[in-house]
Amino acid sequence: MSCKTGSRVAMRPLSEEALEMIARRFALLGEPMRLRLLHALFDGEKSVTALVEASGGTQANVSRHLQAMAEAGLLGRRKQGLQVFYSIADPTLFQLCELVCGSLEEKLARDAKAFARAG
Amino acid sequence: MSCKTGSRVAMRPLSEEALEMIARRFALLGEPMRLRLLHALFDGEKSVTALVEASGGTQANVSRHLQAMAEAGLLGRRKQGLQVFYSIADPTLFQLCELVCGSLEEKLARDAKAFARAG
DNA sequence: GCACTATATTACCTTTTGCTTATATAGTTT
DNA sequence: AAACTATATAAGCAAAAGGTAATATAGTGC
Repeated sequence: MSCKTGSRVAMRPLSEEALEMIARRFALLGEPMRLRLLHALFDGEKSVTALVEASGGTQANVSRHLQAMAEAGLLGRRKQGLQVFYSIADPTLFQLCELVCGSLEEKLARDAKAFARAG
Repeated sequence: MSCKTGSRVAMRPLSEEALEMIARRFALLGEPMRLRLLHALFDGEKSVTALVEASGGTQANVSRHLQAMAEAGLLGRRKQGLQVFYSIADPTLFQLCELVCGSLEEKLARDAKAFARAG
């Protein structure tokens, strides 16, 4: 079960359940609209209405995505009067996005270089 | 375009294209079978046949998944005679899996604790 | 060239998923 | 209670994605 504690994920036999949990988490990050919402939340909690405006999505769709991420523990939910405020609940989200973003940048730079060489 | 260089992804206006690239990368990690293949590759490059055995998938399916990940730059491909060897090409994959795995562990621990308190 | 092996590709089916429209719920204000 | 606002939920649809079976390609050895 344990795969943190400084040791390599590589070495551990991952159970089918663990694999599905990990996959589900990655899959949640695998849609542009949800990334847009997360990105909008990176500078602090926001109401659903604010997120609808920030993302350009419909109210129903945004609400659904927010709920899905909240259920997975990615987002926190705070109800205040009529409004519901969502916020980043899992700090690893920042690191995950940094990692992927950085990796993509490097790849793009490499590709551009290769293109220049080839041309 | 730049979102690495030590600075927060949070602050940058991400273009629609960038968002889709990031989403695509996460989505690739969002399927158990692909995670199984990656996990099998964590201890070094393997032939397609070896990966078919390790993952329990069919040859056609495994081949497709491997190609998808290779095209995205996650995997490297080396052809040697009849065999094709795939390997981890993006070292951030290790860190990504560590991060998610660790985060899930913490969440599970918290949930278990809350359950104990509730019961 | 022919048989054989390893990998890739195609066609097809099924399930999943994201989106939209319409409606319901919950909370506020008067 | 009635009108209003913010959010959630439901039903239905269209597109995407994963899986399988069958076939094609490419490399090897006889």
